[in-house]
Amino acid sequence: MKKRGEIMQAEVLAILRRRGTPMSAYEVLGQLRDSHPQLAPPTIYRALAALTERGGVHRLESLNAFIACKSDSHKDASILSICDDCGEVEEFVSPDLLKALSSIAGQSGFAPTRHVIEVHGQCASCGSAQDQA
Amino acid sequence: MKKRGEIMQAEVLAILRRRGTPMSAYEVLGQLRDSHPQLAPPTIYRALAALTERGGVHRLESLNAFIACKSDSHKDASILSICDDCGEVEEFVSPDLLKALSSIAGQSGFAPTRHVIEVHGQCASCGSAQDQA
DNA sequence: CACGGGCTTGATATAACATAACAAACACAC
DNA sequence: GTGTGTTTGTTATGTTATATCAAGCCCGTG
Ligand SMILES: [Zn+2]
Ligand SMILES: [Zn+2]
Ligand SMILES: [Zn+2]
Ligand SMILES: [Zn+2]
Repeated sequence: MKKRGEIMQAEVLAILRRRGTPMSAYEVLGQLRDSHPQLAPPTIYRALAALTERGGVHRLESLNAFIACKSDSHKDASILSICDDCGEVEEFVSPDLLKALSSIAGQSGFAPTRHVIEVHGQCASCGSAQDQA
Repeated sequence: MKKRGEIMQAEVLAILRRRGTPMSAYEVLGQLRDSHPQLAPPTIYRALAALTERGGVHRLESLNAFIACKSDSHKDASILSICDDCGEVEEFVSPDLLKALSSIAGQSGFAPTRHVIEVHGQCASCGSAQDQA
């Protein structure tokens, strides 16, 4: 088979890209039910897992949510800044920081395989909006 | 009032410390039901929230689990390494890395308030155990 | 082409994680 | 001791995620 799954992944990715900000799996599911009323959670989770593995989508561990990659397929783990006011997410890549992090964790012989780096706070536009208030 | 909540927090902390590895809120609940059979989820979540805020407990965002702080109340966010084989967690503090991270995220005016840094992989002892296999 | 083994996908059900909302208990001021 | 605000307990429900099995497809064999 295989075809059906790829179509689903493409649809999920399109929805996440249209949105731009984080979506829960169930929000994606809600969107897709317009066109596929029978859709069940495992289908979405499978599509998200495949996309996440491949790098087209990132999972925000601290939000239990997903977002389309903004920089179109990088190799390294990304650094995600998350505005707690408006939900905007920015993505950064820093091999240096990743190396520093691996070396800290590696002090005691730990072998890293996956890095989760998420920074919560307030984005520039929410910050300036607040200044005016 | 206030008293009962503090007792609950102390019991939760004691359970987490005894275990040493990550526990879900419901695992803690299960333990506590031995002595307090009526206990409901919100009680545990309140105790965990208070402990987390105060720094005695850290939440592992990528596991939806909690662990007692190993280094007894530091101010900065910690770096947590998580062995995906045995569940062992180590905790590191690195103001330098935090500063680097804040400066990366701050490039576009973002103001960080909370850092989530979790590294998954294999700990030293699981790594050497695998070598022998 | 019919069949069967091995895989991918779909559907049902349920498990795991978390919080909203309200009721009861308590503390403290008066 | 009564009123008032706060903390805790309880019930119910909402949200996130996965186990499990059934159905469909692919493809090689005869
Ligand atoms: Zn990316
Ligand atoms: Zn914002
Ligand atoms: Zn700590
Ligand atoms: Zn290990």
